[in-house]
Amino acid sequence: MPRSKQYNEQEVIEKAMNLFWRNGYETTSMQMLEKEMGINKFSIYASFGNKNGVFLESIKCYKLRLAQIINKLKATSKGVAGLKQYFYDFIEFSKEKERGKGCLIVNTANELGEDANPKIQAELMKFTAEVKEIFANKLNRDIPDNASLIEQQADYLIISMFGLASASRMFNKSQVENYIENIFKNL
Amino acid sequence: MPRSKQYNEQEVIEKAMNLFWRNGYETTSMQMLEKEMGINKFSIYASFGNKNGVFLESIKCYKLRLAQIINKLKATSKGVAGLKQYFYDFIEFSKEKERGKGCLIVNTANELGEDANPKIQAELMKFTAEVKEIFANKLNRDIPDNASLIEQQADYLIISMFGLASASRMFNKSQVENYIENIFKNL
DNA sequence: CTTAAAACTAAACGATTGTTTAGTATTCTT
DNA sequence: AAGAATACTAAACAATCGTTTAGTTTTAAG
Repeated sequence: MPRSKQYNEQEVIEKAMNLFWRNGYETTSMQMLEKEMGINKFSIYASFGNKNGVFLESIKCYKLRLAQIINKLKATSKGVAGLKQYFYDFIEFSKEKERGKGCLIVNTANELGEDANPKIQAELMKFTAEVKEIFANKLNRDIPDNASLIEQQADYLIISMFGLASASRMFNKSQVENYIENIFKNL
Repeated sequence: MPRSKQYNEQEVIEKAMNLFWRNGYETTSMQMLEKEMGINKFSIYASFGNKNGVFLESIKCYKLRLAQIINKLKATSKGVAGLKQYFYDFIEFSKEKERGKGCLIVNTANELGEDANPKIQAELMKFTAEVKEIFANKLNRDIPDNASLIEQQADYLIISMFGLASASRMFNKSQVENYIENIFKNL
C-alpha cells in the first residue's frame, strides 16, 4: 500500500529525550524538537500525538538508557558497596561536559508543579518507587531482616539520589564525589 | 509634582516571589504576575524593567525571608546541632500544604539550563556560596581547625540542602525528617 | 498502469508569550 | 487655579507557543 516511514521512531525519540534532558520540558519547544529529531511537526504528531506524548516516550527511552547501570546494580552480589558504585555510575551516566545533565526524572520532578500533567506525575512517582525498591533489595543483603530499617535507609538513599542529580548540574566532580562518600559513611 | 505610586514595591514583589516559588520561572507568565501582584503590566515594567527584573527582585525578597532562619542559625552557639536545626527550620519555612515548595534558589538552579540569563546564574552561585560559608562557620565550632575537612563537610551539607529542597516537594514529612537524621548521623 | 492509502512539506491556525505604546487620570508644585 | 510630571488603563505589538490543515509526493497492492 502506501509509502513507509522514512524515520525510525526509536531513533528520533532518543534525540528528543536528550533535548528534554538538557533543557527541561517547558523550555523544549516543538520547533526545537522538529529540528533535533530531524522530522516534520506533522510526523511528530502522527507518531506521538502531542508534546506530552513525545515526552512520555522520552521517559521510556530514558529508563532504557538508565537500565544499563540499573541492571549492573541489580546483578552485583555486593550490597551497600554496589549501591555506592551505582551512585558513581550515575555521575558518569549523566555527564555532559563540565557540568552534568542531572536525571531526566529528577529534573522534571523539580520543574513541574502540582498542577502538571497527571500522566507525567504518575510516571515520575512510579519510577521513583521502582528505584527505591531496587535500593531496598540491595540493602537487604547487608542488613539483617529489619524491614523498617531497610525502608528508612532506602528512603534516605532515594532522596540522596535526588540530591546527587541536582548536585551533578551545579557542583564540580570533587564536590560531587565527596558528597557520595559522605552519604555512604553511615550505611 | 505628579501623583505618587498607589502600590508598595516591596509588597507586590513579595507576591511575585511567592508565585515564582510555587510555579518556577518559565511557568510564571506576566499575565499571572499582573493578576497576583494586583497591578498593571505597565506598572510592573515601570518598577522592575522586565520579567527578569521582577525575578531578580524576587530573589532578593526570598533572601530576606530566608534570613529569618539563617540569622537564627548564625546566632546559635551550637555547631552541628544548630545546623541540623536549620534543616528542620527549612522544612517549616518551605511548607505549603501537604508537599513543600522547595527552595526558590534550588528550584531555579534545577530549572534553568546553562544558557540561562547570566545575572540569574551569578545570583544563584553567589547565594549558594554564601550559605555554604555560613555552614562552614558553624562547623568550625565543633571541628578542630581543619580547613580541608570543614570545606568538605560544608560541601556535603550544601549539596544535602539541595537534596532537602528537592525532597520537600516530592516526599512526605516522615521521609524528609528521616533524611535529615541520616545526613547528620556522621557529622 | 491505475489507484488509494499513508508519509511527507509547508503554511496557517488561534492562543499566549514578553514588551511597548497611545491616551487618560491623578496629584503635587507654583 | 494652572501646569507639568508621573501613574495609571487598556489596547496592540511582534514573536513564539502547541497544534492542525490543505496539498503534494511516495509507494505498494490490485
